[in-house]
Amino acid sequence: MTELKPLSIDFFQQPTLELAQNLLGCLLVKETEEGIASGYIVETEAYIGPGDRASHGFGNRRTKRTEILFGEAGYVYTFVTHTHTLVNVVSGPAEESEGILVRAIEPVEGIDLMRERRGIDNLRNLTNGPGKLTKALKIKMDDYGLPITKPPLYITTGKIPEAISKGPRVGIENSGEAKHYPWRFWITGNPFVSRKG
DNA sequence: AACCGGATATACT
DNA sequence: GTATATCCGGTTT
Repeated sequence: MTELKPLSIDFFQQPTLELAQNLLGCLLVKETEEGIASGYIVETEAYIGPGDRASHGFGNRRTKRTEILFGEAGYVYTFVTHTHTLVNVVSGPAEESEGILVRAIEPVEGIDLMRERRGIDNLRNLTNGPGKLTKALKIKMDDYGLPITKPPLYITTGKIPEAISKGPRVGIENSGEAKHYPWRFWITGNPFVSRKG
């Protein structure tokens, strides 16, 4: 095993659409008292505030909830929808609401812990969706606003994807034109993406 | 394919 | 205060 260090803050300062693709293959790590759980990021989506009706920061709407999106790149934006927590990485410069949703990971470390947290055995179903991976890694609203560059929640280099696919984002039916933007990226053929691509 | 759960935030009155 | 919407997932038809 090579020693893995968190990516530094400047990695997150590249343009959002590039960062969304460059995060594919990186390792997302969550440390807890129960142990470490991690996985390669295999699917992401970009949300670019001002002109993106699917983004919580659409039209530069700045609220308590979205405040972190307007901050500097490299911080964690968590929110809850229905019964699930979703995790984003803030990107773009300060004062601009841009972020990247982590939609799926490929389990690497702490797989038994993930199985326990998810209450299932099937490896393929542990982390192949944005609400699933947060439960497997125990990412919650507690993590809102943390830097993504140091424990307990951070991203390291991982493997280099062989090929990247892209397409429209998922679950944003009510977002006008924005629903067609090809801002979802995934590692081609990876079995842990949330939907086949 | 439908539907419903149940956290959080924001919009409406 | 009440109503409505949501970057979802599991269960039921």
